[in-house]
Amino acid sequence: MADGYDELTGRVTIRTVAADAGVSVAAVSKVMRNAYGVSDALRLKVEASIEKLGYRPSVAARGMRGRTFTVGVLLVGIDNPFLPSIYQGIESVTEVSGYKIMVGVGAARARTEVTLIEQMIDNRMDGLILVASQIAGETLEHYARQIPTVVVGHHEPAALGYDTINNDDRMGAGLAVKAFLERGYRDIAFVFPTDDEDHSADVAPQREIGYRMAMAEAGLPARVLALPNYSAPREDRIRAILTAPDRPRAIFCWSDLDAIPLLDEARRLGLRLPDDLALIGYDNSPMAGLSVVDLTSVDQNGPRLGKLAAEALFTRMNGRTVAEHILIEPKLVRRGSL
Amino acid sequence: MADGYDELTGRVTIRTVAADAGVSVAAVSKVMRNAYGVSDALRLKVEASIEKLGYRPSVAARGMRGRTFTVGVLLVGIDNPFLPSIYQGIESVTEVSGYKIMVGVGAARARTEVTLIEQMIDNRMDGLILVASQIAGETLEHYARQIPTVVVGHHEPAALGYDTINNDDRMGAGLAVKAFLERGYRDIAFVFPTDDEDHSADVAPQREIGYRMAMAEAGLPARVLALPNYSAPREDRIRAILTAPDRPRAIFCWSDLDAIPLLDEARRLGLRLPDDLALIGYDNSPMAGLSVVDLTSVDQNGPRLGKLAAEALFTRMNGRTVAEHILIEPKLVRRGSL
DNA sequence: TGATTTACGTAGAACGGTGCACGATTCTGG
DNA sequence: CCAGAATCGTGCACCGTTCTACGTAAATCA
Repeated sequence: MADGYDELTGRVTIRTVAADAGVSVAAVSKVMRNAYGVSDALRLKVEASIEKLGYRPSVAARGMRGRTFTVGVLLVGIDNPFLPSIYQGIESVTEVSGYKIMVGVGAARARTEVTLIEQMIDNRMDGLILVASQIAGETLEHYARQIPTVVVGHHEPAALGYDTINNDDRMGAGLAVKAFLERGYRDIAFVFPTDDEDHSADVAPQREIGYRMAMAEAGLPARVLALPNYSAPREDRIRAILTAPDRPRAIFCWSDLDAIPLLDEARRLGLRLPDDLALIGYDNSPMAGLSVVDLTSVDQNGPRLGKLAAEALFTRMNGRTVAEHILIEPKLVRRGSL
Repeated sequence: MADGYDELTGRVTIRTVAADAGVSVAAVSKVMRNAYGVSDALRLKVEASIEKLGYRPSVAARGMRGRTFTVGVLLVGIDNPFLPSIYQGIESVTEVSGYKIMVGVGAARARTEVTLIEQMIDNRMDGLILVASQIAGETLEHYARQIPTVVVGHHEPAALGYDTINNDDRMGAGLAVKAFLERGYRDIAFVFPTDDEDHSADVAPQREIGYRMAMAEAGLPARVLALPNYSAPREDRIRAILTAPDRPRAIFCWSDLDAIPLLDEARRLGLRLPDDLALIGYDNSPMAGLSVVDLTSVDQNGPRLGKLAAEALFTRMNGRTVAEHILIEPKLVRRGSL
C-alpha cells in the first residue's frame, strides 16, 4: 500500500493523490490549502489527480493539526420557527467561503448545550455560533477561550471573549408599546415565560425591561403576566389570562411562540381581535403571516442577524480578539391583531 | 510536555491522564472504551484522574483509528415542521446509548445533500440517518457502502445496502380518501407538489398512488392538481385552484406544508370548511392543531419513525448487513376541516 | 510442582493529514 | 558574472487516539 490507496475501504488518501500525481504528500497538502509556494504546473498536476481520484481530505485527520474548515452552529431546539431565518443568514456567508456547517441541537437546557459545545470543540471545529443559548455568560467565557465564538440572541454586552449579535429587544418592546398607545390602548400587559432556570441575559427579560421603560415613559403601570413554558398548566394559564374579569385590553407577548396559542385560545373564546383584545408578538414567525392567524409581530430580521454573526466569526477566526457587540434595529410588522 | 499537557491550549489529552494516573496511554484508552483486560483497581485510578482533570477524548483523533461515537442526521431543511418529531425519536435512542448526534441541514437539493453526506463520512461518523433525502437510490447505495445508513421518508423497498423506515404513505392516502367518501364526498382532488428534480421514491408520489388506488376502488375519477413548490406563481396557483368554476369539493393535500396555505387562502376567500371545501393534509404538524387552523391531517407518528430508524442504525453498526425495510401504519387525526 | 492457561498492562505502529525547516532551483541587480 | 534573494518542492516530526502484538504475573490444571 505504498501508494496510500486502501483497497479494502476504497478510501483515497492524500498519499494516493501524491503517488498518482508523482509529487510529494506535502505538495498535495499545499495545493489543498492553497498555501504559498506552489507553481501553476504543480497545482494543475495535483488538481487533475484529485479530480480523477475523487479525493476528499479527511476532516478528522485535518483536525489533528490544522483547521477543519467547519463551523459549528448550536441551535436551542429544532422546533423554534425563529431559527430557520437565522440559519439561512449564517449559511449565506459560509457557503461562499468554502466552510461547512455542522449543527448541534440543544433542548433549551444548559446542560445539553454545554455537552454540544464540548462535542464541537472535540470535533475540532474552527468556530462556533451559538443561537439563543441558555448558557451563563461566565461559562461561555470559559469555552470561548478554547474556540472562536459568536453568540446570537443572548445579551452579554460586557463579554470580553466572544461577540454578541442581537436585535435591540428593548427597542422592539418599545415599538410594540408605542403601537398600542397610538391606537389608544392604556391597559397593556406583558406576557412573560417562566422557566426553571434563571437567565437574565436571555431575550425575554430584555423585552420586559423595554416594555417597562416604555410604559413608565407613558406614565402607565406595568403589568406582567407569567406563562409557564412547557408544562401542563400552560393552557389553563392561557385561559385564565383571557377569561379573568380584569383581562387586559392589550397584550404584548414576548414571543410568537406564546402569542399564537394565546391568539388561538382568544379566537376560540369568541374574542374579536383587535376589538376585544389587541395582541402583538415577537419574531414575526411564518405562522404569524397566515391570514387565519394575522398576528402583528416585531421582526428581528433573522437573516441579517445570521449574516452578521457569521461575518463576525470569520474575522474572529482570522485573528481579531477584541469583542464586538452588535445591536440591530427591529421593526414592527403590522397585521390584523392590532 | 512529556506529560501530554499542553500549557498553551490547556488541553488535557490522554497522555495527561496517563501521567496523572501513573499508567500507560493504552490503559487509559482501554478504560475509555471499556475494553477487555482492565482490573478494577486500574479502572478506578484512571477514572479518578479523568474526573479530576476533566478529560474528554478528541473526536477527531478517535476518528482516525476507531469509532467516533457520533451519528450524523441529515435533515431536508430546517423549516419543515414535520422534522422535529422524527428528530426527537432519534434522540431518544441515541441519548441512552452514549452516542452523539451531528446534524446536517440540506436545502432540499440533492447536490447539497450529497456534500453533507460526504462531509459526515469525512468526519468519520459511525452511522448516518437521512431524513426525507432527495438523493437517488443508486447514489445512496454508493454512500451506504462507506457508512452504515438508514433512510427515513424515502421509499426504496428494494435497496440492499441500507435500511428504510417509512409510514405507509399509500395507506395514509387511502385513509384520507375513505374519510371523504364516508362523508359523502365524491369530487375529491389530490394536490401534488411540482418540482424541478424527479423523485419517484419520495413520499408524495406514493401518496398519489394511494390516492389513485382508493379512488379507482370507489369507481371515481382521479383528479390531480399540481402546485409549484417554492416559486412565485404558487399563491396564484392556489387562488386559481380555489376560484375555478369546477373547484373540487374535497381536497387531499400531500402535505400540511401546502394544505395550510390552501386552507388559509380558502378562508380568506370566504369559503367555509368543511361545507364549501373539505380538506385533509398530511403530517399532522403542530400548526394543524391550532383551532384557527383546525386541519384534519394524516399522522405518520414521527417519534416512532425516528426511534425505529435509530434502532435499525445501531443494529446495522453492530454488524447486520441484510437490509431492513419497515413500514408503519399512519392514522387520521380528525379536525374541523372535514 | 511444573506446565498451561488466563488476566492484565504496555510498547509502538498505525491513522491521514499539516507545516516547519531545509535544499535546490531560478531570478535579480550591481 | 556572481552573490543574494525569491521561489518551489520535499522530508519528517508531529497531532491524539486505537489496537495488535507481546511480556509478565497470577491462577488453574494435571
